[in-house]
Parts: sequence; structure tokens; C-alpha cells
Amino acid sequence: MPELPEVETVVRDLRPLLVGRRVVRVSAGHQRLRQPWRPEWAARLKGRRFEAVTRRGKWIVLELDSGARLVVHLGMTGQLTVAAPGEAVLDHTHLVFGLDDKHELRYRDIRRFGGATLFASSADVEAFFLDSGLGPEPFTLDPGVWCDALAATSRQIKAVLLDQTVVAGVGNIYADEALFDAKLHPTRRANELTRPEADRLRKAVASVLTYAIEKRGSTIRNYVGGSGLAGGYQDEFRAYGRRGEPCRRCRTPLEVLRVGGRASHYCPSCQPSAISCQQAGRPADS
DNA sequence: ACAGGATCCTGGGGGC
DNA sequence: TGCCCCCAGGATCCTG
Repeated sequence: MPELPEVETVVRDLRPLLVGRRVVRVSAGHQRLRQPWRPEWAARLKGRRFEAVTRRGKWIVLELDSGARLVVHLGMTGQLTVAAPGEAVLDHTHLVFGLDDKHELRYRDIRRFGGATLFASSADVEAFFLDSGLGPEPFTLDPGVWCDALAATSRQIKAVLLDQTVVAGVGNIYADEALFDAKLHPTRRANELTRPEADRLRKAVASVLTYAIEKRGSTIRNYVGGSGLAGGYQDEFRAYGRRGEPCRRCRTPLEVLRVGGRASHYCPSCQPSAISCQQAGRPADS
């Protein structure tokens, strides 16, 4: 579910509520998460104080004063929120961390595709990210590195955007939004993009994500920020979820096709396919 | 190397 | 109202 803008919003919401707070109690449910919780982590958290809340790609990193790091991934339906004292515990709440101000940090996840893992140190977290091949953040993505990555593969550009080892944090919504912004068809081959197209896409990814963060991300079904507030970017979609609706640039009805198993929304007029691209770039009667 | 499908899960919506 | 099928902000694993 949540992509970079949603995760960033959670992090920004949680920061003032968590930093300086001490963990006084930990309880975990019995249902297995994608990242399984280990009971012995509770003792390592109790009495520790949160010192910082950061993000890397779609990962949330909660830094403890012991040097330990609680790393959370929201999967498709994860919610990491701080609840006020007495607030009802919703179904599918799997982890509860009691805080010294009587509030609770809660992890809720309907589909259980996410979870939380405790690492002993920031070095261990870095090693984990390195091992998993997590790519660079989109805002600091080096243009040359990006172009080299595209040149190295003939995969469809939409699939490359979703690949967390190429660039971290982009998911299905913002991949479609960025491709629309850059006027690129989702099935274009990465290594067939021109340098200007590649640059356009890199900038489109950054600008779409930046704007979405300003709007606190998108709430379609389950997403809420760290204080329980929904996002607002779902009202700004120009491609995602707009099948059949008029393109905001040219009024052509948007279409949807599946790329790498994911629905991909695009404007057939503004985002010409590889074939019509070739035709367009060729002299009229050759 | 890459596409495509299945898998992990639950819930909501549409069609009948 | 109920049932069945399909779909969903992710990621990984396997096959062809």
C-alpha cells in the first residue's frame, strides 16, 4: 500500500510524538507477520527511549537510545500510529508499545504483508539494506547512475520504476503518475529511452513524490498517517485509478493495461507506445 | 535476463 | 441477503 510519500508522512507525524518518549511496555499478537516479531525483542525495547524517526525507501527506522533500531515496513495495509490513552484497539493490531506518556505506538496490518524487526545497531540496518540491494533515494538520484541503470536493462520502464534496487520508494501509484508526468508509455523499454526522456522521468519521479508528500500521501483504502489522519493526494491523481476518465492534458480517455502483473494507467495519446514512437520518429513514407 | 504467475493475507465491491 | 470472483499503495520466489 504505502509508498514513499505515505511512509514519509508517517515518519513526520510520529517524530514529535515519539522522540524523547520511553517504552514502558510491549505486547505482541500471535498472528504471523511477513517480518515475524520475536518475543525476546520486547525486553530489549523496554526502558529504552526513542531518539529519532527516519525513513529509507519504504522503510521506517525508529532509533533507540541503546543504539538499537526498530525497522518497520507497512506492506500493503500497515498502519503505524500513536494512539491516545484509552483509544480503542482496532482489529488487526499486532504490536503495541506502551509509552511513558500513557500513549501507545501501535502497529496494525490487515493483510500482514509488513511487520517490524529489531536490529542491534544502525550498522546492522545498513547491512540489511545493502544486502537487500536497496537503491538510492529518488531525490538524490544521480543522473548518470539513473541513466546507466536504464541502459543496463531491456525491461519495461514501469517495472524498472517498481524495482526497489534501482530507486527506492516508488510504488504502483507514483510510478503511473510519474510516467504520465514524463509522457512515457509504461511498456517502453528502459534501454530505449533517450537521454532527455530518462532525465524527464527522473525529475518527474522526484516532483510527483515531493508534491504527494506535501499532500500527506494518498488514502485509497487503509492508509493513515502516524497521527491517524488520511492523505489528500488521491484527489490529485492524473493517471492512477482514472481508467476511462479524460486525460487532464488532452481529454483522451485514459486506458489501463497490466505491466508486470500491476495495473498501469496511462493516456494513449500523451504517452505513445514504443511502436507509435518509432512511427513518429520515422519519415512519413519510409 | 526477463516475463509471468503464484504466494503470502483480508476485505470491499460488483455481478448475479 | 448471499455467494462468487476479482481487485488492491508490496515483495519474493519459482518456472519457462
